[in-house]
Amino acid sequence: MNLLDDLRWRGLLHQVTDADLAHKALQDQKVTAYIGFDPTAASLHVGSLLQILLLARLGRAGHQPIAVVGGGTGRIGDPSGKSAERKLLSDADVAANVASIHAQIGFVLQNAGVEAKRIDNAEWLCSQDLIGFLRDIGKHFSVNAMIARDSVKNRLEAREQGISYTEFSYMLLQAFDFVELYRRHGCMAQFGGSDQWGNIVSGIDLVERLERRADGTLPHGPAFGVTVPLVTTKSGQKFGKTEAGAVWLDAQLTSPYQFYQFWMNSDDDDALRYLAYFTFINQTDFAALKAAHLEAPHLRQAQRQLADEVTALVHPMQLQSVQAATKVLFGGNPLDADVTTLEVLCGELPTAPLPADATVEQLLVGEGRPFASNGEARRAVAQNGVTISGQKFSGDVRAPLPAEAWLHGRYVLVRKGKKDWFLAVRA
RNA sequence: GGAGGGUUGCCCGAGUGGCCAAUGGGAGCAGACUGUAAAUCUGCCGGCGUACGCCUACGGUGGUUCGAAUCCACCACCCUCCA
Repeated sequence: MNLLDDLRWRGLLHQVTDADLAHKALQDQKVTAYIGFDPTAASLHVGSLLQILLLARLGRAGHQPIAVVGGGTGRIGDPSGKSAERKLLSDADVAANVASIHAQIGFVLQNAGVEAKRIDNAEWLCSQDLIGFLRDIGKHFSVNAMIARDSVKNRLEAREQGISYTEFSYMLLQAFDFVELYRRHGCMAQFGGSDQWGNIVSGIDLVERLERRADGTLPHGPAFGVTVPLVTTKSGQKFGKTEAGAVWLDAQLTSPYQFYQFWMNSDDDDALRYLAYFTFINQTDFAALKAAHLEAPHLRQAQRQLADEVTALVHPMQLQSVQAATKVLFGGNPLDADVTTLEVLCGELPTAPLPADATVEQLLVGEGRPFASNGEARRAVAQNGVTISGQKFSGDVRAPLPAEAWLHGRYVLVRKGKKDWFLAVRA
């Protein structure tokens, strides 16, 4: 199946600069295409996974993907989709972020069985000379057109938030990236999120202006661009946010267990959409799973497969232990858990040490524990919302913890409400 | 520089001398239903105490008063209009 058609049935096709051209190129030749990533943090979050998977889809379809991490543009700041001027990151921070994001993208792609080129645009941007850039590149940009761009217009119209010359220049840099990639790697396509449309179009224009030869041909053929939609939840919320904040790809920031649970907790409708967005499931299997899911939604087959597949891409080493933990917590009686499983849970759940003679209050309340204050804990107990090692707790929180709460003499498993877990380990 | 309006709990927003830990909505938490879903319904939702209660809070600092989120003065910040 043509990549474009594949994206279409998944709901991943937002806009294409020239659908016929793109379809034909992706059909007839090995297309080199790139996607840019901003090094604004040391880790990407689940939202960026869509872009990483797009690279993987390109690779799997036999094309050559390039992941460009913007070590150069990251020092400037992309105004697209931003309502306010951004604080500049230090060069050292940008460089560190580039390195870790490169590694992160490489790891996920490797798990998807795809080899992508990884490039930092600092390679050519940071050595540009100002006069040359203004003469050769700047001359091709009309300020009249630039200020009409949404990303710039929004900022000009917002009285409180202007836009600095620095960010205003951003689109020139990204357009120039496309030209450099075209020249150096024969890269003829740029993919990206829908907010990148303006930047992508600028890049294609610049390739046309700089690379079109006297005989009217282009060395690597005409360039094109494809954008994917912004992912939202069913209720229109921003995707990838939980009460606890963003869901990161870095295991230090979002534990593999939390990561798995994030997908497990998807709304029924969302789970199906995300399955198409974030996995490589084919159309036939998707249709079958969808039918099964609609037939018996309580089995959560769609959520489970989604969580399994995405976790396999991002945290393949931890997948098994996370599945085991999930099975213990949501499958059967935690009392049956053996020591090995509890040790696994220890690595996946929030934990805190607890002395052997502790009271229930000491178990439940404090930094890193289920409740922030004694009153809160008492309230939850009164509402029948606290389970300690499989037993609903209803006594006095100031009393000492009963001996039978200690699993294997070492662990106390606390459940707050339906799905918030906590594990205390004997100090 | 002048005139006026505002600043309330996580957020929005009522409240103009005692009945105010402060109406209401949202968020959050728990419970019921169910399926680790959504919707709905119920309860909780500053801290400490099992409860009567105590403490801390309505931008800041002082003051008036038996008593202030509410009145007065000064300060800070925000907004609108006029120059």
